[in-house]
Amino acid sequence: MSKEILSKFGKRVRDERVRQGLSQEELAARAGVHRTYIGMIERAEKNITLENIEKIAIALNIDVSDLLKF
Amino acid sequence: MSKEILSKFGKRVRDERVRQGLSQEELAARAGVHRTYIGMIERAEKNITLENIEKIAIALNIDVSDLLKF
DNA sequence: GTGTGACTTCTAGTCCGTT
DNA sequence: CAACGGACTAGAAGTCACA
Repeated sequence: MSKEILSKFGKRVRDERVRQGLSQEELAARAGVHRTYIGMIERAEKNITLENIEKIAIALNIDVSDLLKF
Repeated sequence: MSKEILSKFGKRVRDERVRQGLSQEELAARAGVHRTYIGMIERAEKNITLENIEKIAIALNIDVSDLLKF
């Protein structure tokens, strides 16, 4: 199984987060997920669920659809 | 937590599947998942993960990003 | 051809730390 | 501030029999 999409998503999240000057902790707090989880997503270590994709998208102020454009 | 996004996603999948004249079984076979699983997704009973979103998107011949536009 | 309930297995996701 | 680890719990993945 190719985890290509998880890597792309992780990079996208990291890029956006950094661009907005947020720490992983801050983004986690905004999204309502655990601190370490954001790191795992950015490193493509977890297969994120749709609800959490939405949480992160909202926390980053981006459309879910846009967050999945790579 | 609102599962709104799961419902929207489910409807989107069903609409596309029907539009292409596919049965749940056919789509499941194409996507490489179980028959009943497609039904559960369409009924928003599962919080689908990104890898499976991609599988279904590919099976429907649609960009992941487009599949999440509602 | 699809919906449901009842499963079992596996991993998403949390929480505690340390480097 | 981020990576990483271990241990843990919630819930997704995946299958089946039957309506």
